[in-house]
Amino acid sequence: MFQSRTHTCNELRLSDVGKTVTLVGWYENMRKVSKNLGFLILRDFYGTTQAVIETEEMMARLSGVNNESTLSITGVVRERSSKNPNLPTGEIEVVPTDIQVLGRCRYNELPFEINRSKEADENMRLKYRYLDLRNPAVKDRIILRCNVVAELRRSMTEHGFLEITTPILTCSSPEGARDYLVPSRNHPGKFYALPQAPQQFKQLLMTAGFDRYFQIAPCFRDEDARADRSPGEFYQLDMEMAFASQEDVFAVLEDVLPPIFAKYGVYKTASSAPFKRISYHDAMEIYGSDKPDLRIDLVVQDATECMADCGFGPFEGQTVKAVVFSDFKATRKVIDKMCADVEVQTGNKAYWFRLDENGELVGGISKFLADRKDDVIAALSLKPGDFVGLTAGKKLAAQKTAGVLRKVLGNTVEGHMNKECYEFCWIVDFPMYEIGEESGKLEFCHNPFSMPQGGLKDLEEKDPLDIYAYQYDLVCNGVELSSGAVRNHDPEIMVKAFQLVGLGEDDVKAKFPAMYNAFCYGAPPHAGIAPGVDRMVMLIAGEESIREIIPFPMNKTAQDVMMGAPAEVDPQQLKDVHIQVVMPEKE
RNA sequence: GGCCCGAUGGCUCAGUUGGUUAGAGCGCCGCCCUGUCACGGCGGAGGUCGUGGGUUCGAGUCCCAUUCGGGUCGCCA
Repeated sequence: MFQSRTHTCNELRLSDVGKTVTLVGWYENMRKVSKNLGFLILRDFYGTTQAVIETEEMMARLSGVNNESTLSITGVVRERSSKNPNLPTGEIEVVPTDIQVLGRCRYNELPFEINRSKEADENMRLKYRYLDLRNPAVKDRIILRCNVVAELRRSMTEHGFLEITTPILTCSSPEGARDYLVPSRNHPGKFYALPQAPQQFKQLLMTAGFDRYFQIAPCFRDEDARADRSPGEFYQLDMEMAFASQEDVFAVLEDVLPPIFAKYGVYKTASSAPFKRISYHDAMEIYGSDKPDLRIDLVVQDATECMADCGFGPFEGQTVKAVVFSDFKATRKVIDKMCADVEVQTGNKAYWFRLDENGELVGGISKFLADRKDDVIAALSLKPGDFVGLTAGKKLAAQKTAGVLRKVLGNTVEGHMNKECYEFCWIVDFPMYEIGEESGKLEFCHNPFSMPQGGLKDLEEKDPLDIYAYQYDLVCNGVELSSGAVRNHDPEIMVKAFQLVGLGEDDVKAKFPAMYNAFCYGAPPHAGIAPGVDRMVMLIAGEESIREIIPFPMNKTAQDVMMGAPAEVDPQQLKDVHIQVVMPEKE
């Protein structure tokens, strides 16, 4: 048996000098300065402590012991003759009287160096995640996540919300993303689905009379990954409030989130309540995005009129959008790089020209504008030294490309972005309906169960394309944290809303039977939202990749290379659940 | 599924117009070093350049195909 530690590796100070202690941890390395003098670094969860090896006997104990083995070191605390002010334990060292190897590391070469694991190949890190996590810089992200989640729980509970868990094995939902299916042993041919979100359950909780619900909820969606989107599974701070309006939901998160972001974030300030509210229409028009980064003080302007018939081919008959950047100081090389970045990110080209210090239009497409110089300057309110980035296409494409250009400009060129803060905003007034690009027919824009603004009356009287939903997004620094909505709790309005897209009461009942039935028994008006926990932690940690803040992430193709998931299973297991595998034909 | 980028010792990368024996840093192994702390010094091992084909007198380098990885678009109510 090994002797329990008396202290952690981040605990001993000058005041402990003279004590006999036992430390346990990982053998990080040894700086060997002679045959019988070496400095051994022992690392545990809490920190590191130096042990000085100065006898032949102790040196012999470590002979053949590889780095990253676990050790127990018993010895006497001594004041260092040369102290290290950069370490909490830098004033002392332990002089061992006994060293035991607790768990031998059998390899003298690791897949990567622990303290440089962040530089290693992604799949290598994931395969050896237990080694990657030994790196304090990696481990600290997970600790940060724990702290944030604990604070969210505490704060939500203080705001009167009850944490209630909802089923993991549930029904496939006909709307939304692809489901993960789970075959049923007792019911041949039938499947459970893992929830894409606890959406229906939380609405049923409201109908059941719970007033304020929340949950750190696992959500499962079989969709492809992105840098900020983990494939397969993720967590939401899911919440719902009965007898509540949009503003009631806003007030809770405006109270809960900023203190946590400011306390744990890489940036120490966060916007305070109330967050800026921007309509979806304005967001697209002014920022070219429904998730604008408000730290950038650039806006998108319309340049369709002043560019009309200028003779530049790509603008012919298109909507043209402009982003004006004052006091522009960047080289041609940087401009070209930015235009290339925009094209990579959007598939659309970006164009540019400048109004130089002498008031001349120069560079880029300026030669096409010679005949209309004054009009352009007036239309875009240009001043000498301004850079103008341009995009063109159908209205939405031009807007979105300009939005990306705005972001690239703000991030690349100094002067129009204050990075060091968290800027929250609400995007509100999403359209209820749109004309589907493929079908050409009226479709729901977002969640069909959002309450339409104006209720039954507007559904009956207004042009459906002019109806907005009580549907909102929470955005922080250009990252969409969440969608939420005031729910449609009135079966009559629900049926009417579905009728407009050509669906009947039967369709509503068939798709969401429990919810529809429940709402027929007296439902409270209710509203909610579900900010993504992973994305919040990512923002707080200042990480670019979502994998950095997940303890055991999957790779881009939704594989766990450490555990080997997904994997084939024993034929008997398939038989038990009445499943036959049909492999796709190879081309 | 489309597009972009990448793959060279254990790790991170360099490798010029196609030209002798493919280099560096870190790590690893050995020796030296009595106060290191990114310890230092000397020496050493370790590479079928992702895979398959092609062009060429000659390919890490050029071409085609393919696999894997990252990013992105589609997708994510």
